[in-house]
Order: sequence, then C-alpha cells, then structure tokens
Amino acid sequence: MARRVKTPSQPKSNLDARKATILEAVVVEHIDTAQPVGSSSVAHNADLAVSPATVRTEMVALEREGYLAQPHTSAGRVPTDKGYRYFVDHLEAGVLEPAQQRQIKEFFAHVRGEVEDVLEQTSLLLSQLTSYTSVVVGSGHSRATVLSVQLVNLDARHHLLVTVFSDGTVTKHSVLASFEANHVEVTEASRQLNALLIGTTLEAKVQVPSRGDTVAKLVREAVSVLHAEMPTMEGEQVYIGGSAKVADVFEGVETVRKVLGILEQELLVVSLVEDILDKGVTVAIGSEHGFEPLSSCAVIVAPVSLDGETIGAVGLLGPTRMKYQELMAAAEAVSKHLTTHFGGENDRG
Amino acid sequence: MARRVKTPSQPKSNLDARKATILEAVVVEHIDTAQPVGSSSVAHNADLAVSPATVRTEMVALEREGYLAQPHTSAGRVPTDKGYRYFVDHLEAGVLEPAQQRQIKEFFAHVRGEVEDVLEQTSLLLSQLTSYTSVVVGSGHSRATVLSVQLVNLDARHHLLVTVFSDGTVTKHSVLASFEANHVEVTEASRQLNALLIGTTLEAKVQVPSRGDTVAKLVREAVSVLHAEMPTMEGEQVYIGGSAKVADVFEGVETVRKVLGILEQELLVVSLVEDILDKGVTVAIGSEHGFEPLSSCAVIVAPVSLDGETIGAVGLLGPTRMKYQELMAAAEAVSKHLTTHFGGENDRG
DNA sequence: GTTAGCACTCGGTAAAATCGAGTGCTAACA
DNA sequence: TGTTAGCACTCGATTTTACCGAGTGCTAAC
Repeated sequence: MARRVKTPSQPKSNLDARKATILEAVVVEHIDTAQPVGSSSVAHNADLAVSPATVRTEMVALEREGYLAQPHTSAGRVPTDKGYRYFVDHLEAGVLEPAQQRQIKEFFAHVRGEVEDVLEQTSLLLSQLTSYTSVVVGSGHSRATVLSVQLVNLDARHHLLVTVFSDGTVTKHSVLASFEANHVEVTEASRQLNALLIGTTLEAKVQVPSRGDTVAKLVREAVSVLHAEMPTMEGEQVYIGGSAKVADVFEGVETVRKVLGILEQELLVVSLVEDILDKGVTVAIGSEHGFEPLSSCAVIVAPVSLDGETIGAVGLLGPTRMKYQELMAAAEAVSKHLTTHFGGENDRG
Repeated sequence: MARRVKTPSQPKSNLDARKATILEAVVVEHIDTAQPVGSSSVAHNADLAVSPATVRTEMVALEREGYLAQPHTSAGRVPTDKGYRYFVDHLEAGVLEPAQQRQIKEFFAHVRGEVEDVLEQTSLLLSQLTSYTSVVVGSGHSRATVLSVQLVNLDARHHLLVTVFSDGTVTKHSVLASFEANHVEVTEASRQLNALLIGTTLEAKVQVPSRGDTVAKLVREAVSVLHAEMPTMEGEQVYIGGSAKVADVFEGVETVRKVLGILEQELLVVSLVEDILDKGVTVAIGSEHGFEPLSSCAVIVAPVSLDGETIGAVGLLGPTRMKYQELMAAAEAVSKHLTTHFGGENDRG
C-alpha cells in the first residue's frame, strides 16, 4: 500500500475548496468500499467542520456539475468518470511502500537476459506488486538499423533469413524460392545482403540487383520478404502480466469476459496504450480512451524512454475504482527503473 | 456441433448394457443442461423400455459403484470423474460438422509464415472453432542440430549470439564479455563457432579451444552461454487461444480465477499437456491429471508428430462437463492437419 | 425382475415483511 | 446568506415465510 499523502485542496479547476474536499472524500471512500458514499460519512471523514446537511447540498451541486452520480434515489453518491478525472488531476504523487521499493530495486538488480525476457518479467513484477493486470509494451524497432543479415538454407528451396538489428532484436523470415539454390549461392547471397543492408533501417529503400542469376534472385526475394513486414509494424511486443487478476478486481462475469477478450487482442492493447501515450496522459478513465468495451476500466501508463525517445511503456489496468495513487507510483517507479536499466546497459560491461 | 453418433452400449468394462446406457444418458443430459439428471428423464430419453423406478434402482447401483453422485438427497444424479471416464472410453469417434471441416481446411490452405505464427494462429482457430480455451504446444528442439551460428557485436563487450537450428528455430543470446573485442576478432570467433557447432545438437559436448587469446575466450563464452540454456528446456512454445472463454465455460468466479492463474504459468501448462501425452491418453478428466486447482477441468490433447516423433500437441481445456465428442473430433482434426502441414512442408516449393 | 403407488425430502423461488442508510425539504438559527 | 437540526419519505437490500415440485427411496403387487 502506498501511503496516501495528504492532499490539501488545490482548486486548479472550477471547484471551490470545499467541493473539492468533498469530491475527494467520496472518491477515496468509494475506491475503498465499492459502495455508494453518503453525506454523513463524508462529513465525518473529511475534516470539514460542517454537518451532513451541508455536505448534501454540496453533493447536489457536484452531481449537477457531473462529478458525482446517484445509482438511485436515496442511495449515496458514486464518482463519475469526470469525478475520477478531477481526483486524479489533483492527486499528489504517491510514495511507494519501502517494501515495494525494495522489491523493485531487488528485481532490477538481478534481472538478466534478453530485452524480451526483461520486459516479460517486468510485467510479472508489476502485476505482482500491484495485484492488478499489467501491460508492458515495447515499441518495436522502426528506427533500428540492420547490424547483420544471414541467409541460411534449410533445403534447396527453403531458406531462413535471420536479421539482427542495432537494438538487439533478431527477426527470422522464411524465404521460399521457386528455384533451387546451392550452398555456395546462398552464401554469396548472404554476403551481398550484408553489403546491401547493413546500416540501413527497414524504412530505407535499397538498390537491389536486377540481374537474373540465382544469387540475385535470392537477394531480391530476401529483401522483399524483409521489407514486407513493415506495414504490420511487427516488432511491437506486448507482455501481459497477471491476467488472472482480472477475475479479482472486476466484478461481474460479463465484465471479466469483455476485459479478457480485449487483452487477448494484443494489437488492440498496443494501440490503446499508444493512444494514451500520444495524448500525453498517464491515466485514461472510463470512456476517455474511447474503447467502449473498456468503459468501466481505467488504464495507467508510464512511458519508458531511451535517449529521450519513447521506446515503450508500462501500464496497469483495473476498474475505474482503482487505487490511483499507489498504482501510478508503482507504474512510474517501474518505468523509471526500466528506463535507466536500458539506458545504462551500454555503459556496463 | 458434432453430430452425436449413436453409441450402442458396448460394455468393455464392468457395466452391463443397461447400466451403461443409463450412465451415458445421464452424462449426455448433464453435459447439455448442467443440471442433475433425474430417473424419469433418463427413462424417457434413452430408449430403454423400462420405467423410471427401474432406472432409479440402477442409478443407486451406479452411485454405489462410483459412477454417479447425488448433490443432495432428492436431487437427480450427476456424473463423477469416473462416470465421465467410462463415458469417454466408450465414446465413438465423433464426426465434425461440414462447416467446421471446411473452416479447418480453409485455414490450413491459407496459413503462411513461420512455425511459431502457424502454431499461434492454430490456437486461435481451435478456440474459435470450439468456443473453448485451446492450448498449442511445440516441443522445442532438443534433437535439432545447429545449422548456423553467428556472433554479432553490438559494442566492444556486448555481443549477440544468433543460432539457427535445423528445425527452423532461431535463438538469440546476449554474450557479455569482461574484455573488449574488435570486429575482426568477433568475426573470427563467429567463424570458429560455426566450424565447432554446425551439425551438433545442444546436448552434444564440444571441444572448445583452451587458448587464452580474445577469440578463444569469446568462443568459450559463447558456447557456454548457448549450452547453459539446456536445463531450462527453452524452445518449448505454448500458445493459448481464447483465454477469455474461460469466463464463459466455467461457472464461479473462484474457478475462473484458478484456471486463469494456471494458464498464466505456461511451464505448468506444458508439463500438464506432456504428462497427459506421456500417459498415452487423449483426455484427462478432473482429478486424473493430478493438478488440484484444475480438479473441475477436463483436458483433451492430441499429439502432433513429424517423422513418427511427437513434436507438439494441441489441447482443449474446459469443465469436466464438456462436449467430449465434438471437442475430441476438433482436436484430432486440427492435430492431423498440423501434422501433415509440417510433414508436407519440405516437399513443397 | 419390474413397476405403480406413495410418503417424504429439500433446494429453489417467489411473496411479504422489515430494516435502515440516505435523501430532499423546510424552518429555525448565527 | 450560509448552515444546520428535524423529519417524512424512498427504495434497495436482507430476512422470513410459505410453498412448490422434481426427485427420491421404499413397499407391495404384478
């Protein structure tokens, strides 16, 4: 649990101090209890020196302005997306529990292995840390240059094109030729491909030989296969941690089904996260992200950058009624560590 | 939906014809309705020319022998794991709906791309076809030989070892050296690694140079990194399709949570599937597979083989109360297609 | 061995009763 | 004018009660 830092009402927006305090109290309690919040408990908890009756008057106003809603007459109030938004916007940065900080430090001190593995493990860390479902996105390597290409022949017509990029990613592509090629020709094609592609990005056009011999045909084939992947934006990696948590944090089988369905479509998840990143936001609440099936969800994202450029993001997914402060702190901390992890990698041995 | 082939009672086991028919009727109806099944509906549906009272007497016997259970007095009967087992053992092979057959044919006629992609897509196909969660396992490449190795240097101390195996898999491993190496040395190391490793399996011991120069040290480092992966049995691939279906086919949030939790641990899933395969079985019901958290699940598996050797499997996961005949037919069909897909691959262009 | 008849069980569902948190309003108050 | 105590009222949630009926086990007759 993150300790909640006392938030002195700071009316950046159109709410006066008291309304803000009341709204905050409603949000906090509702996040805690999942129940509609009544005027008396607000009057009691928030240290306003006013009676429930006064709070009620204010709540009517807050409801009229769209920050709160009433599930039905004679029930307490529940925050709307707008209410959560206000709350989040006026939230002070949370501080992680020492135990959590330690766990993160520990983790990054010991992770080893390929980028992919690190990202995957990170998603597990994050979900374990928060008990929510986590999403870790790696933004692919459109800017990376080719370090090495190699054509390996499996049999006479079936070859494998293995490409290594400057960011450490490796791709493989089958190259099925309509003609046979012997070992020498494949080796030669491999050599030419290296000469041709090393240092280029996948976006760059390269001059392929137009000759009709086997080697040239192989080279052309390989280049076209390699460049064909571009539009699909392959290289986008998604790692989802703790999808089982969905069943815990969401209520209602229907919601669980929907959310799981979304998580399955990894492309959707990537674009969701990237949309949010593009907006420069760190939290998308309910309808804000425009995905109807996720309208009861909130998503927290934190970018991971390298050399000032965003190369990925970590995220957390939960019901709108989630522990924003704690989770934002966790996401932020992990993304920071990830950033330095990758940033510092080159310097180390 | 698979058409249910009429199963004439064939008492392979200790049940007489009538008991078998009754058991079958109970199982079929319970699978269909999820409700306890009473004597009268059995007497009615199964074309036994006997009265409910007689059926009741038999049901008491079946219960005593452990094939049926009663949720509570004065409720109908429900099959036990043993009951399902009997049912499945005496099930005739189902026939897929033409529409499903077509969909499978269609799919395999059009899939393209790397083995990994095909397996992943297959898992989606299976889950879409059946509306259950599917599991596709590829058994790694312990028997595959090295076709090519290449050491690529990212910077002075940080290299990437890219290995291509005869089964078309490609692995990459970071090699962090404690010393610097220049381009020429890396290239030479690469050449030596090729000479050393091509044609070997990862299980084979190789003679590494014991000299102390940079190249030799690089070679030793690379070989050890490569062989270090062995114990983890990397290369095992798991693709899970339709995990969202879990929320549909299982009832009870708690069960859903448990099952999702299991599915997250891919290693567990692999060993589950391989256990079942080892036993030479195609269905594991309830407690049969020994995983307590999956005690309310049944798993159907069908092996995928190449050159007579099992190289993977497809599976389906659902509640014990699942449509065995249809799902077994689907799993079988897909595994067959997958087998021929990979088997025939070498022959095509 | 089979079956009709019958008393009995007991979970599920629906109707009724009750509870109480919370509201909105009003009138008095500082 | 803003605040508050008082109060009648609402309405979902919970509990209680009643009841139904599917299904059983048993027994006696066929």
